[in-house]
Amino acid sequence: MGTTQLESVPEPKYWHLKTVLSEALDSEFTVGEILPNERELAARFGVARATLRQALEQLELEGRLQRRRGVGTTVAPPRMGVDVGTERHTWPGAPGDTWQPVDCVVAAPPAAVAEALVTDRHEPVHIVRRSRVSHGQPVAAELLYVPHTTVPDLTAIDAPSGPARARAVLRELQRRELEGQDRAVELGSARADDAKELDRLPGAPVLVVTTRFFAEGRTAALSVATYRADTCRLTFGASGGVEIHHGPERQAS
Amino acid sequence: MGTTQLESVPEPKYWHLKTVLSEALDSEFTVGEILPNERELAARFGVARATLRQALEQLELEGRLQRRRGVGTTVAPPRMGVDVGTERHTWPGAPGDTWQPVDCVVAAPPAAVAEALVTDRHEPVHIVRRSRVSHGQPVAAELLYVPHTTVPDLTAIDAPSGPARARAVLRELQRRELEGQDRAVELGSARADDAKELDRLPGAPVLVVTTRFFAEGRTAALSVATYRADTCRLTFGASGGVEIHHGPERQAS
DNA sequence: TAGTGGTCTAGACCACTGA
DNA sequence: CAGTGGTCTAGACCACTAG
Repeated sequence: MGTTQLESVPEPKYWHLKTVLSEALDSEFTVGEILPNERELAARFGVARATLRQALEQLELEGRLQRRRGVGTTVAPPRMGVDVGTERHTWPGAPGDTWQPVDCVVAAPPAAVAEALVTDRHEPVHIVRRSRVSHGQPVAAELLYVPHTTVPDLTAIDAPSGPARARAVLRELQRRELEGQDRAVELGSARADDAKELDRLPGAPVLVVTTRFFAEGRTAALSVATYRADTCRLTFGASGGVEIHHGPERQAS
Repeated sequence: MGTTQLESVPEPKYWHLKTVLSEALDSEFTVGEILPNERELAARFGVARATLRQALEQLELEGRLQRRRGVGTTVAPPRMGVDVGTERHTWPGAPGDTWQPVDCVVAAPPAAVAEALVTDRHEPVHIVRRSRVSHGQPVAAELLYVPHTTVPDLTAIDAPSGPARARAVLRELQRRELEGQDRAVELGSARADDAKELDRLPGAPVLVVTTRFFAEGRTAALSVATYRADTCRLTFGASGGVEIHHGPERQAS
């Protein structure tokens, strides 16, 4: 038989669809432009809406699209580079820090955090909430855990809560000598509170950056920062002092 | 009316489902254990299979579950820490490098790579393929782009392709003086070839680590490494020389 | 060959946005 | 209010794995 073996492994429709859409985005659309709605696109490509959505989800995951309920689907600008450089071995809150203190409470940390801090479970710690804004939009939310062995409970001294209290804890941190730090990056999904702060739906993919700060031979603080995975590219500053030419900056729609 | 406002913002079923399953995983299952199949789980929770799958997808994204077609859904071990330390400013292929050379060809790089290399488009470069194995399973696939301005075309000299040729290019790299490097991490989805090497389906979430190597005032090489996002936690070695106590290692099922 | 997860359909209703 | 994306259903068939 002269049957040429085309598509011996037929790719899924949504995968092919994603490729077609991706090429269309490159050639026929500009950043910020709004796409036809999902029902129309599905009809145009002759697939069910669920199948089309599978393709759109992938493209959103890759930072090519941005979807907002009640509004529509728009072409996303290139991901912005967000510096999480390892060169600056400084405490959170040091001069030049790009984080904004939001709040601070004293509470028992999650089990995983307690383990990393070596602190006994149920032992309350400072929990400082901070947020980070870049190019005019929120990109990350952070929870900073500081055990009382590092910074004693100052509930009675300072403001009961809010940014002022957060700043007070950060100020105390600066007085310790930082001996080193430790970073890890992994994929996660946004908890409800983080999602709200990041202007995303719960479960949205995020890059979780966990930083351990060491002082006095112990883990003196633990930072868990969640970055929007769709809009952010985490950059680790150039090592070696070479000056780098960066690509075009993110531009407004 | 004495109506207490419960669930003023009712959470989606799949979200609640994910929470329930997550807790069940913590308390009633052990690593490697196989879950009931999707149809049964859906029936047990009284939801459609698609809804259940939405919850499972989230849990898989978070590295809690592992699903394999034809086999079933199993409880995943904790993510393994994979070192991508920034301290070692060395060329790829230097002693201690954990990557395995797989292949090497000479071809025109993708547009995005050509831009980063400043090389003219259509200008062929060495493309070295390498893979990385940790704890007995593949965790990452890498494409290393080396322009001919860094390492001249040695097609005529060495083996036509294969690991030997890859090693030859890496050897040549060592002879240059490395001036610095530059890293970025972002979320991506596995291309078909990478997916195959990582034993995942195309489109699986991956962490893309892009490294630029600088020498002679230029970008002398570019590495694009894709790590399995479900099983890997990228770690950046401790800064400051503090010795760290790590958690329990990944264990076989 | 039986059983699993992966893909796909054609609907329905809901939550949210902006005019 | 109309229109958008988000959730959910109850099916169907396919691709793969292992006994």
